[in-house]
Amino acid sequence: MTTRESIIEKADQLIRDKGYNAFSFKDISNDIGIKTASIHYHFPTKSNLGVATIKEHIERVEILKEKVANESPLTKLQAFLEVQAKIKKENKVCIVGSLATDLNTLDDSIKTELQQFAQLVITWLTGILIEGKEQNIFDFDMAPRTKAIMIITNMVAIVQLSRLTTDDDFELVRETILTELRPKK
Amino acid sequence: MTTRESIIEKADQLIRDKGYNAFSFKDISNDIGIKTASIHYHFPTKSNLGVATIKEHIERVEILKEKVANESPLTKLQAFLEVQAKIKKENKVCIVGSLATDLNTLDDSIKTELQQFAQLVITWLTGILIEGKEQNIFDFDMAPRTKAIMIITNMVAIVQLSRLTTDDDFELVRETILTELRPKK
DNA sequence: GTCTATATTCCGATAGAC
DNA sequence: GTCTATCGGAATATAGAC
Repeated sequence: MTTRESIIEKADQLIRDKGYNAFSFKDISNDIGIKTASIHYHFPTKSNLGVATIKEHIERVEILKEKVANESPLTKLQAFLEVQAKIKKENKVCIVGSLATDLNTLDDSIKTELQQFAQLVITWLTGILIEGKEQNIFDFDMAPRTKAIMIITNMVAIVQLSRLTTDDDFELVRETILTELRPKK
Repeated sequence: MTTRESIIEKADQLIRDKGYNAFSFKDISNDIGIKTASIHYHFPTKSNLGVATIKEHIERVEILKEKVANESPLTKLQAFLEVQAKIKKENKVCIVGSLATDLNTLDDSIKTELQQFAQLVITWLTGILIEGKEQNIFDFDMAPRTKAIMIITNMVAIVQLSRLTTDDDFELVRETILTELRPKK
């Protein structure tokens, strides 16, 4: 992994662990053994690093989409939910939730990139739901995009809320989402 | 309104607008015309102010609970949803979401208070749902607390996510929640 | 590319006058 | 209760040596 990649990875972890305004170049410096001035060589400003971190998420989703492209809608949905499960396992939150709560402190460049990431995820899940309904694997009444929004909001917030209740609430929500989509006999 | 109350109100707005780690005593100082040293007289530390802000939310929910105690479950639910609608109108986020994403940077005193607030809200909504189901005003299959978690996560995250998509998505989610609870004929 | 050194600004917090 | 003044520390960012 290049230094640049290490910086992005650490920034991502810090943003989703503590929040954008609570992490510093010094945190990254301590963790990966490089001085803060060297981080500025790769990313002149903190905003540059923020944008690069979101771009990394976009790329990862694109790769995951590609990877499951030929699988069943249920497998695709499970792959989607598994991303959040991994986040929960690390007791972090997703990048959308973390940055959305700090949105009014962020540069426009970060806002724009984050909007594109959110759009990508919504569109992907909407497609999965449409495909699943056509194949009678999923059953739901509302518009596919609406259902996608309902599921995404469940997942974005449960990683946050279960920090305050119990970790078990994450699995409760994941199972409920799957149960609700299952066709009634 | 006392100075102490003004400080709490402004802190609440700042936390839900920009996030806990992005607001400073100077922000409050500028907004309400009092020096930062004077804020420290009322709240020795930032954590003290954070705890007081959450306590204010707890009190407000208790008052709202009392106010609608004799209304129908549907009215109670609408009162609950209206709180979030007001948050959305101001383009802010709820205190639970805002502080949950910053949780690993907060003092234990704030964490504990926030946990109690989250518990209060979950318990309140669960009670509303139980009452509504008994009266055949609401229909849902899962456990009442689970349904409450599903609704709360929808609301907590849509005020965040609709900052990135469109404000209309808030009403979409609110209407969907109500539609889904309506008994099928 | 990475370093040392430093500029600049802002933060939470405290001492002490009024 | 509110003020002025200040401390100690941490943040982002830059200049310039290697």
